[in-house]
Formats: sequence, structure tokens, C-alpha cells
Amino acid sequence: MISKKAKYAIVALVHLAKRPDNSPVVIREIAVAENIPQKFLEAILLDLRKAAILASRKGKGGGYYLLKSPKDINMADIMRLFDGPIALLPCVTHQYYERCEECKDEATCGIRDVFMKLRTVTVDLLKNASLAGIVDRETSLREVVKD
Amino acid sequence: MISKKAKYAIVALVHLAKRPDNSPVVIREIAVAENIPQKFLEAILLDLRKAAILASRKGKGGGYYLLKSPKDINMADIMRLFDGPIALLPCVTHQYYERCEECKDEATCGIRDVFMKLRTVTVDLLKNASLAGIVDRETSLREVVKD
DNA sequence: ACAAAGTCTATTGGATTAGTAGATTTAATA
DNA sequence: TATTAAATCTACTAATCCAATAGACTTTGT
Repeated sequence: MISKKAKYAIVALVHLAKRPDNSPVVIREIAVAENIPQKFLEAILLDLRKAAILASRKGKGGGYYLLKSPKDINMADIMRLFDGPIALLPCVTHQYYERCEECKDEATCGIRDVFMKLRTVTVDLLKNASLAGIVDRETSLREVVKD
Repeated sequence: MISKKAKYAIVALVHLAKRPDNSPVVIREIAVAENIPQKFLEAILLDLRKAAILASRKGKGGGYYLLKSPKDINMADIMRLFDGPIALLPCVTHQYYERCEECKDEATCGIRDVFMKLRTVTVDLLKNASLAGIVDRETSLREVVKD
């Protein structure tokens, strides 16, 4: 399961991506609109800012806004940022590789083989899931439901 | 990341599946051979027994052995047993479905859509990864390395 | 009877998760 | 320049989970 942090981050990003202009949005607006505990959200948005996905302005008229285009923000990056590696075994991650202590021969490990394949398809799918894609999908899903 | 419990479970099952006959194997043998803390492994094997994947015999000559054929034991079942749902969001699990509290409309949620697709491909891949497949894969990988 | 095996109950230290509280800093504007 | 609205920083906490250990108990074969 994804952490609440990662989930809230995605929800907040979608909220920001849905706005026509990219003007700053105050934390409270996002928190209220998306049912996210405000103080918790503050920490999350800060992380997104440190990761250069969001930018912020302090003081009156301030708030958070997207720094990158929605089509350049993907789920893989967000999930890695909050929950660490996407792979399910340390021996099949790219960035955080670590040998399994109990493993006798990595090269011929059939378990590793399975989880390597899984990692590949997962990262592939999440890399291709952009904020823009999600927003588009919501509008087209709404069309379908309306009918 | 998968839990140690799930990983040890898979390693232990592969150990059992590799044996030509299906005679009982004592916990210590598996623990020593696979570098798994014995006491920890005991609890794991007990869980596998309760799930009717392994059976056991007490006393001299006893131990654990597979109850099901290796081709009928798949990674999805093992992972669910130890780590719970495979899906990354509660709203896209089959067995443990739970609404996301912060979600406004599930039917048109673009986030849910992404994680639903991910769940489908993941479960599909893990369901098709049987113990038998893993053992086979190890033998054929060994062939390749030998050359 | 004895030894060899699994089984059960309890506990523990440490890490992680999901927050909360409150003081501080920065910027706009009246 | 005083006020206000906003983000930012530091610290703390309760609850849960993870990985493992300890020790007593039960069952079974010889």
C-alpha cells in the first residue's frame, strides 16, 4: 500500500493541475477541498517544493503552484519521493540497490527474476502516468458517467 | 518493499520445492541453508501451514513439506498472506476494498484509474509466477551462467 | 523413557506512520 | 510602518508494525 503522504501528494498535485491558470493556491484551500489534514499537508507540500515539483510564495496572495508542466510530472517520481523504491526487493531496485543477505547466487535467483520483471512493468506504467494524463482521464470519465 | 516475512516464506518454499521427493524437512535445515533466523522462520512456516500451503509432522523424522504442487503455489497468494493486499490503494483491492475517505467521486477518479491498471498487471504477473516456474527458471539460468 | 521435532504465548527494541502544536519568517498592502 | 496573510521550522506524540527472541509445551518415533 502507498502511504497517505504519497496519496495526499498526488491528490494535491491533481488539484493544482486542474486549475486553468497556474496562480498560487493556499494550503488551506487544498486541505479543505480534498479532505486532507492541513498541518500534514503542509509538510507534504514542503517536500514537493524541495523536490522542485512545486514552488511557493509567502505572504498575502501567496500559496503553492506547479513548477513543472503536468505532463512532466509522473507517478513514479512522486511515489519514489515519499515511499522510496518502487521495486519490491532491494536487489532489483535501480537507485537503492542492496544485496539480499540471505541470497546465495543473485545471477541465478529465480525469485529475483520474477520481481525484476514486476519492477520493470510497474515503473513503466507509473512513469507513463502523468498528472496531465490523470486530469484528462478524469474529464473523459466524467463524460462517460454523464451519459 | 515486500516484508522479510514474505521474502523468507518464498525462499523457504523454493527450498522445499527444489527437493526431488516431498519428504519432511526440519526447520533448522531450511534456516541454516537459507540464512533465515530460525525462530522467525518457525512463525512463518506455521502461517504457511495454517494457509494450507505446507503440512507438518511433529517428532522424530518430522518437519515441513509442501501440501500443494509447486505449480499451484503462486507469488500472489504468498504475498497476500504475509503482506496483505497487493493493490497500492484501498479503493482498488478486491478482497479488502475500502473507500478513500478523501475521495470525492470514485467513478471518475483518475488516480484510481491508474492504480487499478497497475493492480491488474501486478496481480496477473504474480499469479502466473508459480513456485514451479521459479525453480525451472533457476535451473535454466544456471545453464546460461555455466556457458 | 527419551529425544527430536513442531507449537504456543509473550515480550521486546526499533522503526515508521500519521499526525499535532506552536513559534517564526516572509511578503503584500493599507 | 503596522497589520495581516501566508509559508516555514522545530519539536513532539500516539499508535502501529516489523523483525526477532525466549521459553514453556505438545506430539511422535524408536
